[in-house]
Amino acid sequence: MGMALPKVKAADDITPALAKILEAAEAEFADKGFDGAGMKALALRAGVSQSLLHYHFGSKDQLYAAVIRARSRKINAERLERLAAVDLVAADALHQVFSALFAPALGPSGGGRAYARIFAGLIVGNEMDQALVRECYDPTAKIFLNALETALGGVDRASAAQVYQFSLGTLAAVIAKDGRAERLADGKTAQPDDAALLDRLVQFVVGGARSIAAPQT
Amino acid sequence: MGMALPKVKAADDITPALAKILEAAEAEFADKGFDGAGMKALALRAGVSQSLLHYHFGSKDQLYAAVIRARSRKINAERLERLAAVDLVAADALHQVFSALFAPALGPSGGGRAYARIFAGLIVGNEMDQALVRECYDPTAKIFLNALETALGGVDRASAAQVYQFSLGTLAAVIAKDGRAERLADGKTAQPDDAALLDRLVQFVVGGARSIAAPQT
DNA sequence: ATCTATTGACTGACCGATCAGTCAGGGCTT
DNA sequence: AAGCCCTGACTGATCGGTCAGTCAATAGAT
Repeated sequence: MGMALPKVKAADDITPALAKILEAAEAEFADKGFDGAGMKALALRAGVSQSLLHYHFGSKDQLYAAVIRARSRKINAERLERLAAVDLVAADALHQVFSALFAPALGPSGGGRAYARIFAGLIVGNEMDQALVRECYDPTAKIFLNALETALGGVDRASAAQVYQFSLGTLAAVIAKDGRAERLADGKTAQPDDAALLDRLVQFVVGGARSIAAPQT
Repeated sequence: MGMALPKVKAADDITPALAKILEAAEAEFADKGFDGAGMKALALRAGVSQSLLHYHFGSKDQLYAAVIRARSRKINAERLERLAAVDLVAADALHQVFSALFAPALGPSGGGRAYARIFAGLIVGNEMDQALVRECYDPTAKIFLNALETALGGVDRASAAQVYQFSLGTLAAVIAKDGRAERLADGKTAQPDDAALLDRLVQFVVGGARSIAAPQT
């Protein structure tokens, strides 16, 4: 009767134990950072032995890379799915493109903190994080860059890339959620819920992007 | 005769040894982060014994705090000096305010990397960094927030604080200097020198700030 | 002026704890 | 019996921090 369960050993298929490790590792790395996280504490969190981590992933570096890759796959998939639904000739095309770029990183899933962590690594020039960004995020970034060029209407690619860079920095500040804005505003909060905050964020970067694309002397 | 050299022992006067330690510590923390930096490596870098670090600063935490405080004093002084020279009723008041805010953090002094490091700590929610930001950067931030409210023309304080938060995130992306924008643009670089890059950054956040202050439906 | 006492800057040796990583072997399924 | 998952016990290295003690300079007393 043929092969009912081919048992394909896909590159990214995950046993329950592997998933539990990756989940715990993402939380641990997000909490303490790469250097601050400990393999022992991480194993305890996952409910497995420390040796199992090395058995499956070989080293701390490789485990970290696996965490980033898993998270980036989810974020990129959602980003591209949203981008595909954008009408690039609509009046609010720019808003839609940025929404597609930002929303998946702000989602209720714990992904935001892990995303913030690698972004922070980028800011401080961490080589490992830079290599992972090149591998995991650059391809999708280039696709968004194309959409950005179109939505901005014929701006040169270097400027579009700069706008992209600026926008991601703004996103990082929002992900922080450190309550500083509320503190500086003496307790007054500008945006109660996350959806409204996302709108504000998009509004800001759209304004910034347009001022780059069409500079008034 | 008389006192030729009063030898005032000011609160923050620093002996050559202390200055050497702080300098080496800032470089080490900027390179490796708080957890990644080692007291031994740090002492070697400063050319002193590891014990001396503990003798002067007590602990790694306190040394880190001393580094952040020293850097923030320089940055805040330059920021306030530039802000004082801004004409808040001029047409380009907003540009000037943001320039005063950004330029000191992008200066040729190595301060940018140390500044980026604490900003990264903010993004990932590090408690020690958050406390230091509250202590060292919030007072100056409030002053800039007042200037921002004026220059933006009657926007509510919560929104101004949000604009401030967004803008600092954009600054962080620029400080990164990771070459990603150039990479995504296939090697084409948008801004050759730092001054032009600062202009672009200011242009972006001014555009964003205005779109928040005066939203078009 | 000279001896003594005290202090501050500084170091080498050392501490327990923790680090990432290794390895031989025990189940458990096929 | 063969192969994969998984673990406990372990290693050398490194971690931040402590401690006794050296050395030079200053202060006070005679």
